Amino acid sequence: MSENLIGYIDDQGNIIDTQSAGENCTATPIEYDNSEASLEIIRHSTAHLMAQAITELYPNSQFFVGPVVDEGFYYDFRVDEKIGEEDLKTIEKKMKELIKKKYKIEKYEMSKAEALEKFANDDLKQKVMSRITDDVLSVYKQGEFEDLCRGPHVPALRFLHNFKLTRVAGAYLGGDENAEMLTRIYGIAFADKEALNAHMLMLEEAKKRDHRKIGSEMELFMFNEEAGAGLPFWLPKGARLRNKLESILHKAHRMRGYEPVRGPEILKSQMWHTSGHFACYGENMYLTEIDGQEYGLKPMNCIGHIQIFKNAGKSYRDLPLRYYEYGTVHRHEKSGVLHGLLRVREFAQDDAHIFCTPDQIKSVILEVVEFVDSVMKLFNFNYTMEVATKPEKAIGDDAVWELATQGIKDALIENNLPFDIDEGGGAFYGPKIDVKITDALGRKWQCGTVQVDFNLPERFEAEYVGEDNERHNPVMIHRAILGSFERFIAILTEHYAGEFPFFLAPVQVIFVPIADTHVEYANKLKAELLYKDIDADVYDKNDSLNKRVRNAEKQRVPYVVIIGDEEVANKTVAIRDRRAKEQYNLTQDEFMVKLTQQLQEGKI
RNA sequence: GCCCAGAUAGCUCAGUGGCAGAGCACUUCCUUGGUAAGGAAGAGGUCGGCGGUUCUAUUCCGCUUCUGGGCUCCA
Repeated sequence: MSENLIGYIDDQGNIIDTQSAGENCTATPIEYDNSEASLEIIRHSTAHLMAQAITELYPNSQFFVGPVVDEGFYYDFRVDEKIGEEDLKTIEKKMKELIKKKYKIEKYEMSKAEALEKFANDDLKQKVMSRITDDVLSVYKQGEFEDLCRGPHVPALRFLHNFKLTRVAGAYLGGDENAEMLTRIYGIAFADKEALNAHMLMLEEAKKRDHRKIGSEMELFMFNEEAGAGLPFWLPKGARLRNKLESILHKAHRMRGYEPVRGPEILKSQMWHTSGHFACYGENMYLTEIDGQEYGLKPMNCIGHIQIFKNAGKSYRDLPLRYYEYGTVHRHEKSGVLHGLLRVREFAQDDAHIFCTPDQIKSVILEVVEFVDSVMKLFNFNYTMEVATKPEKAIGDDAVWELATQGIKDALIENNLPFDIDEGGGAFYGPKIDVKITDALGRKWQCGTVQVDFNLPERFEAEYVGEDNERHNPVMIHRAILGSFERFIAILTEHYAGEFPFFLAPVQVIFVPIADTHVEYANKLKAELLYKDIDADVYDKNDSLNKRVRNAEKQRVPYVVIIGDEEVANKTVAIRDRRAKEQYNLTQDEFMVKLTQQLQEGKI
């Protein structure tokens, strides 16, 4: 038996540890390394080692579950003492002490009845066992420490070296927010120090890209305690960026046959009763009273668009009719989930509603999917699609739901577009396609969504006159591509680490005049650029040239342009190209042509 | 909402039961410099807010607001 053997993996991908395998196991051996199977065993054992250390440090602690997760492992437990970040080091130290004792990890089995008896005075273990259907349970033992566990584990503690406890948090027992809150400690483990270090480095890189950090460095947005949580303020640089994104999309919508519209921010509550928002979404709505009438701040834009649709009689010849709005909505998100621009209480959706006939659904979905694809390509995002079906809280007949869900699936299948299913994840008024994008660090985000709705048009009696001269309810397709400007800009910021493509950068060009005598020429160039929709600033503060170049670079400006005697005399510019990381000179005209061309890259 | 940790100058952060600190940013002056920090001086704070303990609270205690890490992943 190899020194490095820690388990086996069978044809079905089941991991069998050495304690369970017996003498003549024929499954494929798992060596101690950074393979997926190996890491699963190592991390699970590290979770146990952590539990053992916690037991020694806090003798009255009781353990719930300690699984391996995408980002390492965790253990949930109940403990009288408060455990903070500081205590993680102490626990790590205790873990290292335990390793030195060279315990083997041993396994034994017992019947469920015996186990219930053995852990009779441990209510958390009782809860764990109540969820297990097997008749025979196993216990793993290392030194004095024993834990009910199905494995798999490494053969001995000597395999555990390269781990790090990363954070401590509260977690509801079983994820139920009405249940007791346990303490959870997260950790990560690898087979060697290099992999651990690489992982820690990746976490640091993610931290450097954090949109909250870059957002404040680049002066994109801010929050204000007195104004309230989750209510972002856009600073000039952030507003420039956002305006650029909005303009790109305005044109993209108009080119695809959408009409701009705009509904009110606040509507009488009766509207929300009719729509079903009150019943299905009421707890997230902000309400107020005006002249004895209750009003609700809109959490979605659909109601407004339906009223606009109903404003004048519609014919089947008008369909599909596409309305879009950068609709500002308010949603009462729980205070604990607010997170920078990623989760806020006021945000603007790039929202559109397409009214169509049932037999247009498929083509409308496909045209929206094409739109999504163009936007994702513009920002170099990979993405996947997920079809979400009827949730528990929903309005409308099952038959209608079935029809709409099948319509979505058919459209995707017929065009060979791959998708996953999210059972029960739909909106309360209809099934949907969710678009999940993958950013530069491989993280996934949900942004765009396409929802088919047979319910709201009927509830609001939105109608069109068909070819048969009869009145019909249109089908309504709700869709957003970015999702919201707030979230999407947060993701873009992290995706690009603040190095936005030229067509989005809040400052696209910054002129650095060497001396006062060069400011006039710089201002003239700046005005010309602004006229061409290119944001330029002149940086003529009384600082050294070096310092101004440094500050401009730190602001991640794509083009830093130095203007001195030579440039003024020859009508040229000396460019420091941050994205291409090179320096070169161009004539004034060449420069204008280059930038104008580059602006075209932002067209879709 | 719940658990844990925080909140000190515009920003990043030291510090203390008894005069409030640094660097950067800001203002003024000198410097007019050819590609990542030139020099000097100055100004800037109800130590998040309210209440309590105390001769004295930014510091200790309570509440509150805001921020951060978490709250699907099943022995």
